[in-house]
Amino acid sequence: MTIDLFLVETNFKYMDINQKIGERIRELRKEKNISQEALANIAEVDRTYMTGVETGKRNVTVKVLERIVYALDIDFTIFFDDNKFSRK
Amino acid sequence: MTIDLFLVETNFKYMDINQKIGERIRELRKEKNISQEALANIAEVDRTYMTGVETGKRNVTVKVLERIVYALDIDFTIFFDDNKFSRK
DNA sequence: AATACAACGGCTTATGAGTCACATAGAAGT
DNA sequence: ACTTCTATGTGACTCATAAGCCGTTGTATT
Repeated sequence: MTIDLFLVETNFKYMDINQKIGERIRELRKEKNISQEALANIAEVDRTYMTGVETGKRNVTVKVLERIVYALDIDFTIFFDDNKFSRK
Repeated sequence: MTIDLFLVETNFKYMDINQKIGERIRELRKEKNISQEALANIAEVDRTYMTGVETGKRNVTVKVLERIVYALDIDFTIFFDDNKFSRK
C-alpha cells in the first residue's frame, strides 16, 4: 500500500487536476526557495489555504489561480507548459 | 465610447482573466465549427452557462475548465499556449 | 526546547454551478 | 413580408462549494 501511494504521487497521468496544479505550484515554489507562507502572502491568500491548494484539496477558481501564478512570477502559459497538463 | 469598447475587446493585455478565457474558448470552438450548445453538451454544462463563460461573466473553477478544455479536444498546455495568457 | 514550516478539522460567508423563462438577431423557408 | 428555426445572450433564482480564517498538531532544524 506504500506502493499505491507511490504511484499516486508520481504517475501524474492519473492524478486529479487539482493535485496536478498543487504539485506544479509546489515545484515552482521550491525552485524559488520560498515557504508556503511567503508565497501565500504575495498571492494574498491565507497560509493554510495555500497548503490546501498544494495538497490538491482545493478546487481553485481561475482568478485565485491567477494570483498564485503571478506570485510565482510567471504567467499561465508557463505554468501549464508541463507534462502533467498535456495529454500528448 | 465605442472606442473604449473596441479596446476592451481587442487589447487582451488589459482584459480580465475570465474574459481572456472566454475569448480563448470561443476562438477554439469556432475553429471546430460547433455551437455553444454542442460544446456545452460535450462538457456537460448548461448552454446558458457556456454563454456566461464565453462572455467572461463566470469565474470558473479548474475542474469545470478542465471539462470544457477536454470538450475542445485539447489539453491545458495547448489551451494556455496563447499570447493572451503570456506576459512576454 | 525553541523556532520555522507544513498539514488538518472545522467553521462562516461569499460566490460558483446549475437551471429557468424570456429576449434578441439572423437565416431559411413559405 | 411573415413565420420558423437556430444560435446566442440576460436576469433571476437555488443549492453546492470555493474562499477565507481559526486553533491546534506534527515534524524537522537549530
